[in-house]
Amino acid sequence: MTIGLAHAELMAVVAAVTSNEPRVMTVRSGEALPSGPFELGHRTLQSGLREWIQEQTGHPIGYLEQLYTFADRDRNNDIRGGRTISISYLGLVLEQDAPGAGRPAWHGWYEYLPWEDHRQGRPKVLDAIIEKLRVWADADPRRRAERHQRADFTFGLDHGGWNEDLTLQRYELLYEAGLVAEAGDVSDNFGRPMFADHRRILATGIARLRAKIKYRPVVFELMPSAFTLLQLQRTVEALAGLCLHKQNFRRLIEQQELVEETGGIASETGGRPAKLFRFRQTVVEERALSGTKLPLVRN
Amino acid sequence: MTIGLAHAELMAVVAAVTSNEPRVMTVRSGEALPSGPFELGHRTLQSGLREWIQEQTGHPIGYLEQLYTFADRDRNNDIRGGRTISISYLGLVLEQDAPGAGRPAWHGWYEYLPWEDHRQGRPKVLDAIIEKLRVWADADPRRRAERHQRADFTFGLDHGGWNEDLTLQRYELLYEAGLVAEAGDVSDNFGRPMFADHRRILATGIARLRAKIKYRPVVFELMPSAFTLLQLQRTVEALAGLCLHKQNFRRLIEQQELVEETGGIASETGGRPAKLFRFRQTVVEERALSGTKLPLVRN
DNA sequence: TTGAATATACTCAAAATGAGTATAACGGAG
DNA sequence: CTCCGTTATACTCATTTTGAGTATATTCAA
Repeated sequence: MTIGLAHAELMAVVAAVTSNEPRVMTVRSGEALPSGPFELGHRTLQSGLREWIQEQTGHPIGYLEQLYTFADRDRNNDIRGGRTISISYLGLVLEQDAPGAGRPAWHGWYEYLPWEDHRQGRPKVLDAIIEKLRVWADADPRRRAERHQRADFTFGLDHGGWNEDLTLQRYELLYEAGLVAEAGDVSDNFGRPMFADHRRILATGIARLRAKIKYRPVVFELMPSAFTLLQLQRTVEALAGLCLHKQNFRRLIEQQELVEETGGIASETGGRPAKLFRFRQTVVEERALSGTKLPLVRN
Repeated sequence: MTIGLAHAELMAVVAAVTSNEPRVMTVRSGEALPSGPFELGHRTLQSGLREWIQEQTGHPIGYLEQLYTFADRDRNNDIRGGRTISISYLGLVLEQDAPGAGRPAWHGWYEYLPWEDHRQGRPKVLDAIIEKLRVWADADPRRRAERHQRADFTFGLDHGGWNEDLTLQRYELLYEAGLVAEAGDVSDNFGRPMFADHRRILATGIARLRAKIKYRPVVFELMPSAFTLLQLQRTVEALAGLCLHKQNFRRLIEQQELVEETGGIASETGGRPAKLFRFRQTVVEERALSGTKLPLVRN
């Protein structure tokens, strides 16, 4: 019984947006996220993961950021001697034709979390979910009020309305309420399940990405080199699971000077041709962080 | 040579603000952050760390959030068989009198990163730093422009001015430029060094906290149960290393309904007595995330 | 009684946001 | 060719949110 020894595993939520649909890279026919052991040969966690994904899927990863590290005991019932530590990452790529064997399978992420897509209005599945959550809340007289409040908040039933950033909180609530298959022996469940806690990690990645697009120009990692403003908007909408106000969206993008015209024009828009834009690389460094929300005093 | 086996280590940046000075909990007379192995007996990473800190310092930790996981090979020149994975956390506490042995030593965090405190205006040490950075930038003719631009940006010499959130980027730049003792054999160095990469982790924690206070009500974890608005402001200022506009600060706090009056009054203010406030616990759940920055469309 | 020091209330212009209206430019149906 | 559906793009306008002050109120202590 060695103290402090553990198995280290790397795992990735690799996202792309193709035809306005957000997708995640999976293995085992959509049942698991790509993962693999952290090996001695790896220089860093990041480079280890890069190699791994590259080898497993043939896809080069552009953007890669650490998500979270898990090691709950009840999570991994480890048959081997030590514990397993899972270090998860969020990667952003342009989905391409898989070279060679074409191993990576891309699945729309709303297949796993169907209640998260509000682009066509409130999804119908929410009615059933709310229904079950009510039953669950009422089942414990002691915690009834608290449970109702939590359900109302995370699923946007109170004043605040739907908050797209609460993806993880929603999944965790469903898990606790026994409404997802991963929670064990449940009769009712929503969305396609995944292996172990992979769906939870997917939810973590989505939540992180939804929050991040608001203050960092990461969407561009998912865009081709030239794009129209509507394409950009559709991509953001796909990620956020919401519809945006077109005129205000372009105002926002333009005033922040995130893009510049390429000079080209896209004519296959179905209407008036649109100007093509490219991301202004310079802002990555300069606008690294959004403006402060603190009431500063100038000296 | 077992594949995927590693030593797991837990490490914490535990912060408190006492007499308007942000402090960090240290061991080894201020040279290291508290840390310890992740043991088989621990249920989760968090609970493992909680036990560990509690035992090592006698301090109970309220708020604890994961920071980052490191495992660079060149970072830990590991003498033992495997690699070491360091999982770091950020903790927030009210500094109290240490019970018993009083092991924890608190050190002001600007002792380690003196260029980060702009509350008394621009710190003088910055002049010397900029000077050395210029020399470093010029030393490589090929990367000169890029280095200058990076230095100007992270240290606020260009249009954008000082950005308090770039704490980690600044430390990393100084490290690369060989201006901190941890970078090896350097002649010039700034701030008090720490063991291994602990100062880098401290910078990571500060950066995270500075960013977080802007969109999540975490400051209250550092406040006593009742406080005046100025005390709250001074705490935020201590963390951000900046001075804030008093009237606008209270407007911000009040309009967000983060606090409510206790009814009490603090008379030892040195001037007109101030009303005491308490944090409104309800907002933790309800205002879990800030308002969206996306131009939504209502359906 | 007068300051020094802080608390708290208000003002006011500038900027950012939410929600539209108006007009332009394409392709295809008739 | 003309009208229509569809998308692009330019502007408008009221409301909110900021940034930066001014004005007043209370306290203690010299």
